[in-house]
Formats: sequence, C-alpha cells, structure tokens
Amino acid sequence: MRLKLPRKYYLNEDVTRISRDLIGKVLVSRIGGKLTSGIIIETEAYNGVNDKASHAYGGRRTERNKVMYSEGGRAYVYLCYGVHHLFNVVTGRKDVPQALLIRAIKPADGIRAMLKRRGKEEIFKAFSDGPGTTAEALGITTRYSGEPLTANRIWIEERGVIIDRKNITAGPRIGVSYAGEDAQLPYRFRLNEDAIKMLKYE
DNA sequence: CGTACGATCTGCT
DNA sequence: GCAGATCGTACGA
Repeated sequence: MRLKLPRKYYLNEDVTRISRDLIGKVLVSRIGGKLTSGIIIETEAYNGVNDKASHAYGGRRTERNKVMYSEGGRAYVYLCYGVHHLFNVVTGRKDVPQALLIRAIKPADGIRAMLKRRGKEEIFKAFSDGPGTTAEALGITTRYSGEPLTANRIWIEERGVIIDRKNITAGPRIGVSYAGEDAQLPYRFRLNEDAIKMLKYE
C-alpha cells in the first residue's frame, strides 16, 4: 500500500492531531534524481498566532514565514542558525498559520543517497536524529519552501505502518525556551525507541 | 543600514 | 558538557 496523502489531509484544523498522526507515515523526496524517504518518528507542532514558539506568533507575517498563512499542504523550509534547513508541513485553513516540524525519520528508500548527502559512510545513531540532519538527508533546502506536498518533489505517504498510539510520547518542544510558558506545551511527539527499532513497512 | 540571534549539529574536553 | 560555526532574517534606527 502506497497512498500519497491528499490535499484534504492537511486541512485538519488541529495541528497537534496531525503531528501525532504523521508518526509512522513516510516522508518522500525526489530531488536531484534520487528518490529518498524515511518513516517519520518525531514531529513538533507550532500552533498559530497564540503560540509564542511559532514564527507566526502575534500574527507575524514576513517574507520568510508567509507560506505558513497559506492553506495546509505545503512545505515551509527555513534556515536555522545559518546552517540547517528545517522542513515543516503547513496545515489547516488559509490565514491560520499552523505548521509542524519534522524532527526525525528512520531511513527507508535511497539510504546510500542520503548518507552521501550527509557526508557519512554508514548509518550511525544520529543519522537523522534532529530536524537539520533530516532535511539534509532528504535533500530539502529553503528553495523548496512553498512547494505543494501534493506534487512530485516532496510528499508524505501512507504505507500501512502500524503504530500503537501508546508508543508515542508527547513532551515539550526542543530549543524554544524563549517562548515562556508555551515552551512547556506537550507539542513534541516522538515514537519510543523500542517501537522505532521494530518499525516495518511494505 | 546595522546588528543580534536562532524550532541545530558537531567535535573536542 | 559546552562552545563555535555560520548567515539569512527580523527589527529597530
């Protein structure tokens, strides 16, 4: 079973719900002639204008983050620390700036290509354990910000991976201490380590 | 126009 | 455990 998630999937108005639901889905890129993918194992939700950790907090709308205000189903990619390209999925209604950060994947297709992009010889523990390395492995850069996830460059598939919801832990987001009380919100979703090891897909 | 800094990663101690 | 890398972006002057 390989079903590209349709436009409608991204229109749900609860970004935390989509963030949790995307655990076990497969993020795919066809970039530079290579098909690469991985099972999503960690996400973070950024919930609209009232979330102090969000780039759209207080209605901030800039050249960088304007894609957050589009209808769900597009990529929002931005440069972090001048070094890392972080890949986000825009969700929800137009003019409601919700997005979720893909923080980690378990490699699936095109592993050699991903290792090459990462400048690594073989898989090690931190292969894609973090949002910067995940985007790098998939070849995703800021030039793909705004890209529709219904096209054939970057998309997400359902592949029938079975996820037991009790193996998903929700906790505070990483690196958002500047967000005051919102830094404590349980908007980070991660599949437990033993469940990651057991992951299988068709 | 100038400046401070970040939804991070790595390597060295 | 911690500092350095590295630069586009945001925001104030």
